[in-house]
Amino acid sequence: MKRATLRDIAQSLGVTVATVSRALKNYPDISKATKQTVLAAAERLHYAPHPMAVKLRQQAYKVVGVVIPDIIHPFFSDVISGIVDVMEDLGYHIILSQSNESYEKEIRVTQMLQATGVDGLLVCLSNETVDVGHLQALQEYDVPVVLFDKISPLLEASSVVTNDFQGAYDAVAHLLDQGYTRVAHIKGPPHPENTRQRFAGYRAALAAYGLPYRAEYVAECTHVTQDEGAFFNRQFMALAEPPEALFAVTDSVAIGAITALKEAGWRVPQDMAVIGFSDWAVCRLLEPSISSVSQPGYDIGRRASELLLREIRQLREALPLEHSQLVLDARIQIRQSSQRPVSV
Amino acid sequence: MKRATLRDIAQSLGVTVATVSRALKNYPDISKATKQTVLAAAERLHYAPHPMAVKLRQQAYKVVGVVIPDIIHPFFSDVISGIVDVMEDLGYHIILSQSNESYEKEIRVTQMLQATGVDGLLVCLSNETVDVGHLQALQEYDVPVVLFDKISPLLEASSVVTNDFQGAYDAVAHLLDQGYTRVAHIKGPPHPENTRQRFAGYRAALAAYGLPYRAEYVAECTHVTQDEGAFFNRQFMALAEPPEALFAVTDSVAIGAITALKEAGWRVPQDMAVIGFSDWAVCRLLEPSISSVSQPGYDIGRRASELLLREIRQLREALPLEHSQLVLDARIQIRQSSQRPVSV
DNA sequence: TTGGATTCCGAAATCGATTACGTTACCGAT
DNA sequence: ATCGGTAACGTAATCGATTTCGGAATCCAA
Repeated sequence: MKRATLRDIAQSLGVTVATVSRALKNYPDISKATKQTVLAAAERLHYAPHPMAVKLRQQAYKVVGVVIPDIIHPFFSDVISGIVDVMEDLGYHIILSQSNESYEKEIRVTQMLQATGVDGLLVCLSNETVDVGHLQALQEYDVPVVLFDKISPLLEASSVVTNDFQGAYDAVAHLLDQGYTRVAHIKGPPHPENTRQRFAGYRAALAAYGLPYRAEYVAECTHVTQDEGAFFNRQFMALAEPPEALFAVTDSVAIGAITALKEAGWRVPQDMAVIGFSDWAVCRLLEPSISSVSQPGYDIGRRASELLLREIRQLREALPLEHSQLVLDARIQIRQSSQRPVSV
Repeated sequence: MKRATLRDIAQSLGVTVATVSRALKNYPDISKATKQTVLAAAERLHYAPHPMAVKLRQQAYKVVGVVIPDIIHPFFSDVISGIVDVMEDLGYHIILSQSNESYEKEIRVTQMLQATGVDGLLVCLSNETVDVGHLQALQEYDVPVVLFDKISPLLEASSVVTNDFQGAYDAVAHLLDQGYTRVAHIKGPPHPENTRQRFAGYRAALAAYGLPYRAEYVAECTHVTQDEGAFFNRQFMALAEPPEALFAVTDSVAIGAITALKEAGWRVPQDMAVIGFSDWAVCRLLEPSISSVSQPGYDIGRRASELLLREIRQLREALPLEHSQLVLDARIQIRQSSQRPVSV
């Protein structure tokens, strides 16, 4: 069965496509009578406007691209869910791509999305990404870009992030408040702004509590995996004066660190307190339950979508583009793994 | 900055758009000289074909729609990842929608996808869905549909599913092999084919081992949540002769069931053995680690995509449509929660 | 010099919908 | 009778790329 077109309706009624089009779109200069017959014919033929023809004519696609490092990540699932919920309500569609944390792939998929024709782009940069020329190219062709989670100061664009600094500060302060003085940190790779912020929050908390920064208590992982968490925590545990508490840059690193502790017969939190970042669902289920810093993934998706839609609208109405930098609060979720036993 | 069009190139060279188009697409009847100048001009102006114009002309959109109940589900993340990997390689894009397990929303999003113009649809039905008229409508307009995971026998279409029957059978057989005789089952809602199959596998295993089916050992949940798992397991635990082992329709139900056991001071697996279904990542991390049946989510996504692409191709070449029903093996992952202690 | 075959490119239709502009017919007013 | 006005619809351009058809120019052979 073929799709019905305006011409099909027009021919079946002996009018022109222009009349049909105007009747369907409620133009004032069409008589009530013909409007009725056109509507009836459209109904009868199951007419639906051909999307590509409309998009070509209007130069508006109602499609936004989403680029994330990795779909199989609970945090990004939350973000995507927020994006979809906002966009679907306004009739926008989502095209999903993943960069697999590769700078090259990120360039490839953004170019593909540009070629495909999107009204805008929501991007979470890969860990490898430093240069943002591929995104500036989009902007030059009037395709707005909104960054979220992993952003870059090099790109003039709206962005939505968690307050990683404050979250990290709160997490470390929570440890220090309980009297711990030797607090270690397993940090992420140096490029993404958010892991830098978490590291900065760690240092700021130490400083605020008058504690020295000790380089031997800081390790830097590259792939941010459980294995790395276990590996680096074993190094901490082997120190002459091992740390009493650990702030891990992500939950997977925290879980790996706890695995290493358990294997060596250390108890959590008695022998080492641990707090992670992201607040995955597993944190509540594990034993001990893992303290973590929750990121508002769903809200990040929603807010980023709203910013993007605003810029798309501004662009269409030839208004000046307004960029916004949103920073959403992170909240520490205190559970067993970071609670110092009361008696000493 | 405006996008460059064929006309821009043509005017800058004093030729017509037809020549430019043919030069760019390597038609044989264009001289080497003009081909060179055209290619150079295209490069210089950063020409990229206008996607909507091409799609309108060719009536092929290189976009497929994906409809799933819930994006925030590790299994679906795996599936999506598989879909994206296959589709991206062939230049296809994914439009993602979620039905939130609502029949109404499923209809809405499929109609939106049809209106948007997709070459095909990959659908996992919602738990509520019984009637499939909205998908048949797509097929009538030559938009192929491939079902995965939650399928319906009412729709004549290709499908890819896990072998839920065999997975369930293996799980229960694994329990029975260890000498358990009182094995309970918390089943899912009655509509989706896969939870029916899991129930059927449970019954078949009982029958194969010469054990009676006891209705008091079977409960049916509606939302398939942890809470329901806990709730129904408490009912089992309160029986005069409580079951020794439990096969839960999903991991979340299994986790809920274990929570109920722990709260009541029962030990797992000593007082009740538990095995789930889906093999979430958490199963390995929990204590005790949870046995489960792994579903090949990534492969399901890949295979479903390949089937859909085949049907799109067959449709374009006016070949007869061939449907395939793929059933991928499920493997039981035996961990602590289902291992009967050796001594009695 | 002429016929035919090639080579290379332009003209124009097409995909389907939208819309600026023009046209017809009919109205009442002068 | 002529004019202005308006309701209602048709004409045709447009969005950008593709493709069929055909035409001009060139070349070779007779």
